[in-house]
Amino acid sequence: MELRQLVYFVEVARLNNFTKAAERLRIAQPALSQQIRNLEQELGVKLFHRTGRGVTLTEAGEQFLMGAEKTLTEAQMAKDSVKGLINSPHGKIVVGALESMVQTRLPSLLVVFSKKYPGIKVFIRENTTEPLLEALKK
Amino acid sequence: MELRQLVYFVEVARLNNFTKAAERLRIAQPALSQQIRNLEQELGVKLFHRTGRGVTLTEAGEQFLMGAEKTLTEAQMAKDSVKGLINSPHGKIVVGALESMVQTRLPSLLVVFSKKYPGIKVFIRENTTEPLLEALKK
DNA sequence: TAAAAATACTCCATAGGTATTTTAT
DNA sequence: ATAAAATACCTATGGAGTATTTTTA
Repeated sequence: MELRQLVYFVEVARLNNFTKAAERLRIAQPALSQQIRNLEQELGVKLFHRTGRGVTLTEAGEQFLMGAEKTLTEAQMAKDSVKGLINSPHGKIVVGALESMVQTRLPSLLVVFSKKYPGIKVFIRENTTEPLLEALKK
Repeated sequence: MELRQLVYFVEVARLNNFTKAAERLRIAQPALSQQIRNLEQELGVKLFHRTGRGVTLTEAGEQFLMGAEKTLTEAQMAKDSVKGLINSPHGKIVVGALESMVQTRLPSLLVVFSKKYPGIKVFIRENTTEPLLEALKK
């Protein structure tokens, strides 16, 4: 069983017609028939009633359709989850700051920043000037 | 992206080693490398750090692993859902019965039956002897 | 230097195409 | 009679194999 077969199956189930589904999928009708046949063989059930004028889902087909759609959704989400990592900045930064800053301007800045970059975790290191400069050098 | 590639990916992620994963998958190591490479290309990210002594998941790899496993689980469930239909009896039956039976022995019998055959829906038609016999003939 | 992944190539299984026949309305 | 699926056969993409080289701990 492959995702390609699930895509094919869902399209046929949607249109109730191999010929039209094959068109939309940009493949030849016999190629589509073949793939559905392979899928039916692997599952051990008929997924469609062949009625001469199109097709209709069997009971097993109805059942499988739900699972097939869910699987495709999961696959798409898995893909998107890594794409998301590429395009949006992410990681962690440590902000060294004096106590005065931490108590005054910093909080509101961090709120704005966190909204703009939800993928970035911000840590605050509060200290005096000298230790902060040392830490920065390291 | 195909389910086969997800299976391969999950196995490599589990063993952190292409060679051992290829063995378990019963394919050659270069074939496995090729498939992972194709997958990485399609996703647009590296899934593994190649460290000379095995491999480790990248951040994107960690992210994708969760989605891949969920997708495979969904696919398996979709398969099982139709297999279930084959082996376990299912459908609906209508039981014609006299009022006396409905009030006495039938309820407890139905409880037992429903537990044994959860896939079968039972309907009761309560009536007198003659109409029930007529309905049965039809 | 040794274990492991990448490369280079070859081969073959199978996805997909074309032409035609069969089927059911 | 006709739209639609199945069948038969062919082609070609790409998955998988073998041999070898490259990499890095």
